[in-house]
Amino acid sequence: MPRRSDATRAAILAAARERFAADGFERATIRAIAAEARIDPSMVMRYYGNKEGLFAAAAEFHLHLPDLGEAPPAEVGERLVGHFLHRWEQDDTLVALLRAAVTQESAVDRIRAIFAEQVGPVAARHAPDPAEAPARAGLVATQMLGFALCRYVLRLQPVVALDKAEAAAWLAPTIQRYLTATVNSDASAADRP
Amino acid sequence: MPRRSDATRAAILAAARERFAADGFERATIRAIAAEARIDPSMVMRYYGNKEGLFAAAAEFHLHLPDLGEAPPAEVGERLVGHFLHRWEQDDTLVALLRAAVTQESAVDRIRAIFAEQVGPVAARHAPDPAEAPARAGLVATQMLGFALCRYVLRLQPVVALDKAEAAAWLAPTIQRYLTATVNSDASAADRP
DNA sequence: AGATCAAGTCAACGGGCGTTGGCAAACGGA
DNA sequence: TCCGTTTGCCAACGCCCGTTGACTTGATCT
Repeated sequence: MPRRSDATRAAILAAARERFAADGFERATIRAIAAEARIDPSMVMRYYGNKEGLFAAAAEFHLHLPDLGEAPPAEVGERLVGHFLHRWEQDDTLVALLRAAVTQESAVDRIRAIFAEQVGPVAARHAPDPAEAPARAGLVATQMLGFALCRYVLRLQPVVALDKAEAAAWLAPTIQRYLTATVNSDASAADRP
Repeated sequence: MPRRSDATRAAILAAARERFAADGFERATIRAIAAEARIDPSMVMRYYGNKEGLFAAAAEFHLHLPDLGEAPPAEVGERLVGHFLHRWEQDDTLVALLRAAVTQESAVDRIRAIFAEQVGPVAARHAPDPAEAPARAGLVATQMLGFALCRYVLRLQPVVALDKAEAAAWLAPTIQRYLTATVNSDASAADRP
């Protein structure tokens, strides 16, 4: 059942995501978030309890990974990378999460959960041995989060300069290999046609 | 010429690195750093001016990359990854830098400089076209910083569980490809024997 | 021995923060 | 229309932070 204050709640959440993404957890003040949402700081407390609770609500995030079951096995890396890039250019929640994770344990937990619950199954489906899924999802995380870090947080100029297609072309073989390559074989076999 | 206060200065710097690495820039308080160094907070101000100056001093960092000019071209990725892993397990300055970079522009500048000045030349030496060096150094950054982020900051369990040799085996082909692969050829050609 | 200066201690400041509780207005069911 | 509830605003609290300046101690040199 809708409440009269739903618009306010949404405005707070939107402002919170923006400030958390831009400034990180501690620099993003409740006062600044409230100002951006054009409401009083005390409203934030009323609706979300405290700053931690607000962050938890603002950091709700789903990757919405597509079902890759029917994709050609050789294209899984490419599709996954494309989806990642698209997903976090349209929504700065993940950047907020990344910025906050550096000091906020709850943000770390969230990221952990995202990779375990959302990337893990993809890895389980495409890895030669499903038992390796967590390790493979972890490797995927190192590359995808590293790219996001350099592009959206550190804004390293050469990484920002890449367009989406170039970036995907560089990263796809890496992800493909992390997902599917056999450990004791030629590490790059998976990249081959 | 050595000053009588050199021991104190060094103690402050060591404590600062520890606190910055563990807590990030804003959570690491001058008071906590001073307590760890067993001196008065005002000494920090006397010797380093302000918190920003202390951080700048604590974040002095060199990768000490080995000269890879004589290494077999096919092993450059492997050696580089090995050196990276070794380098930042022995010194938490880079973790401090990474944690602080999320909110501190000066930390971002430092990281930018490290990759431009220290990794760039390596890329210039091994890339097919030296003009691509910045882009290639940037790609190397996405993978190496992403790995450090997941392992030392987020502590993603599967990434922490990898030992150095396993990690190097996974990352080396990626770095090798980012440094040497030709853009419009088979992306994984560089990995081949 | 006394003068000089570096090294270290102490108490306090101003400011910004998260958070609280009281009070006014707007709404909605009876 | 009246009354309870929701929504919003305001002022303030207590806390901790970076930073300051005045003061004491101790080493060094003539």
